[in-house]
Amino acid sequence: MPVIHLRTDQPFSLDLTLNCGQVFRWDRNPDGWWYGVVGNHVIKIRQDESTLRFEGVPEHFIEHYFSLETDLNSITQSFDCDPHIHAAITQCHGLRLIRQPAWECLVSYICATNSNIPMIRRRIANIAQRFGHVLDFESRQFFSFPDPSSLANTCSESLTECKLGYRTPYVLETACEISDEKQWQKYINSLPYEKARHELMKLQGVGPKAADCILLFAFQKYESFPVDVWIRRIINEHYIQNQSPNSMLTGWEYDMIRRFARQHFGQYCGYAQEYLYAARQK
DNA sequence: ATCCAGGAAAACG
DNA sequence: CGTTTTCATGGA
Repeated sequence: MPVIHLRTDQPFSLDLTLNCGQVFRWDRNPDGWWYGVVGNHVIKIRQDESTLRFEGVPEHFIEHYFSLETDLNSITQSFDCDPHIHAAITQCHGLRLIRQPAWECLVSYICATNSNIPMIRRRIANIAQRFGHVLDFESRQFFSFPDPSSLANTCSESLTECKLGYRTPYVLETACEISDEKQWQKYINSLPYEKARHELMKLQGVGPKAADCILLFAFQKYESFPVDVWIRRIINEHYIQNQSPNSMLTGWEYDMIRRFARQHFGQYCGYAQEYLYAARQK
């Protein structure tokens, strides 16, 4: 079985990275093995201290997907600028942002509005099982995530079986809008952050929060700072005290928070966001 | 039952 | 124009 030995200057935590809520298609067995589908590959992987054992894809695929070549120490150091973020960095040592397939990430965050993480996971699993193709692995069946055209050519009724609720027409319309997945990904990738964000928000069901998550998790726009109810709470509690934490998150307040974060944490504020989010349950 | 969850579109004033 | 209401789903 292929193995990657992590260097001492290469911090990485598989559990934190796959558990922090950025991705919805990985499951951890009680024995420590993670199983996930990325593109058309089933990946099996586990970590024992500085050793990664894996199956399903070549080594360079793992290194790219988990951004193992990224100098994480210098990134966390760049925003380690106050006691609260410092505690989060310490608690979540080894957390990395991964490189998700963009189309699947887009659908995931359209499905994420007003939902909790287990529900998002179930919706994405439903879509893959209903519209993807079978991937056999260790005598189990996994499912790839379907192309835009596979969803565009279906009717609203069969998508309804996936329990997306009011998000069904959003996913359907976005699937119709994006005919060529690769070309779309290339186009968004070529744009600077603000322009790419504006472009994503033209899609049905994609607002500021979804756009920022997609740019952060699929396009490595690290200056993106998604603001959800948790991040808003954390920012209000530790950084900006002048909002009433019970009222609705207005567009004005969203912009206010993300601009503060960009200014306070710097060009990797999106990474800082994920550390704040991951440290929230502890 | 009521409230909430990695919100956004539509209706309203 | 900014602000409030509605939307479908399931867990706590």
